Amino acid sequence: MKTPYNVNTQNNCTDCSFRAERPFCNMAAPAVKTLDAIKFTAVYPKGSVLFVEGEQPRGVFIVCSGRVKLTTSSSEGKTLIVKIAEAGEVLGLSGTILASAFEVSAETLEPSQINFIRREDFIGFLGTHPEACMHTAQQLSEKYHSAQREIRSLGLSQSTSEKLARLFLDWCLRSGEATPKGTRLKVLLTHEEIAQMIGTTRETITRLLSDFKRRKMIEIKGSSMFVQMASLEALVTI
Amino acid sequence: MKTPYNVNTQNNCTDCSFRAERPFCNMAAPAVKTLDAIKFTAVYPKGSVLFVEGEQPRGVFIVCSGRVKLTTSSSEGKTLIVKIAEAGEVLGLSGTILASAFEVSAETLEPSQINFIRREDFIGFLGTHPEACMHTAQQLSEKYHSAQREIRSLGLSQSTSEKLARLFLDWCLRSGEATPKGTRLKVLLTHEEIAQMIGTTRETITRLLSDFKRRKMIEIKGSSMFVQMASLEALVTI
DNA sequence: GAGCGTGGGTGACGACCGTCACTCGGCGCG
DNA sequence: CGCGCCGAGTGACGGTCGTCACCCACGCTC
Repeated sequence: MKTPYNVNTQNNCTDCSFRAERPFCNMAAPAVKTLDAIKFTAVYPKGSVLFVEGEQPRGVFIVCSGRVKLTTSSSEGKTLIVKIAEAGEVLGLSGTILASAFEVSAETLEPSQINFIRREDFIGFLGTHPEACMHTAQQLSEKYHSAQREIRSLGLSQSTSEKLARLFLDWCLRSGEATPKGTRLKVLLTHEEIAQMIGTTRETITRLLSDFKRRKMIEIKGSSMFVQMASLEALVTI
Repeated sequence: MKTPYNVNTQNNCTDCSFRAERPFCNMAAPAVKTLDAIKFTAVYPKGSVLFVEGEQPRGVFIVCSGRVKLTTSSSEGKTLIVKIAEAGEVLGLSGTILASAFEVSAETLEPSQINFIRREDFIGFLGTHPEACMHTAQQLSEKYHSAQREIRSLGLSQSTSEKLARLFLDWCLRSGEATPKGTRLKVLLTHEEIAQMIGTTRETITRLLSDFKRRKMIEIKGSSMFVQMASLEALVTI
């Protein structure tokens, strides 16, 4: 079924064709039925802000399709992209559970279907469905893991090129496609955004990319990037 | 009751005098009874290693008393202290839940009582006691929050002095004691360890501390530090 | 086609901080 | 007592990268 912004929407979770592959949503029928009863489905265009750092959580957001950028900003206006959330992830969990302010902001990077569940409904859901509670603990564990990796990368890297190399390697593992010319990645971010992912500046990214190109560690063709993973690994000391 | 290493031990959770103030342990009687049945209590001296980064989790560790240093290291030998865990925290949760390798190492900073629960027992416990599952989700949410703060600090700080200022302010909020001479902190870490907390070197910490002293932002008397929080806040741009 | 906004490329400069090397004081131990 | 170790303080030096400034290419609207 087609809707605004050209997104295939899944109107209810029970019939959702992706459910099996979504760790959080993949629950037994009764739980899914409850989920269906308490969720609000919406489709957002690119650039929509789901919530803002510091705001009191009204509930959780389940990313059904699309990608969502999670950021945190300094008062100086400098922005750090903490994570790009993909389909299947649940956003705003920790704030909702602890009833404490969101620690990041969330903005869609492309047209996305997002299910919203109000805080009271969600807490009740966890209380009545142990399965949902377990899945929530798993989601949180994964978020914690990825936060931990981010801390490692930010705190232990010797140089900016190392951080960039680690970012690319991470992308390769997550969504790379092996080809004879190296691992292929679709890069859908601007230099500015890449810079914000590793806490540096646009200029530095531009320079590092040409450096990597010159050293034949990467090759760029349109929005595709071919990565020689072995050469990048040599830059990483962790 | 006194035991080795001069630590007061709580031999069982049911009678534990601290239970009410420990978010995780504070459960209804039946759950606590189960907890008692599956836990193993031990008292470790300072410097004991509970687990090591990369290891497959055997279970979770509940800190009953003492402090535990959580670290991650690069292959170059550089170490980052991710967090100092205090009494009441549960360690190894995310790894145990996801059955994936520990992402940090844990080492006691002082004699500590630690309860261990084997993975199978813990997972079973979560399944049979919804309350325990909720408390686990809360623990994980808190860990995620603090990881998030760490990411902000590492990624958005303009300078090392800013990171150090933010670390001290964090300590003040957590355990500071207001006095006429400023907020008093007990500093039980070496310069080396402070450096590892913010991803810098010992020399830089030494220099920054004398700088802060010169600028009358802090004063050091033995193991006490008196902090002028307002002046440090001026260094922080976040 | 002109004008404008956005993303990318590049040079010059300088501060910050990591590295190395050395010193010093305190403490425990044989 | 002398020795060695550890934590701390300090100086010199050099590389990295953030900052500022400018230019260019492309795509959009009017």
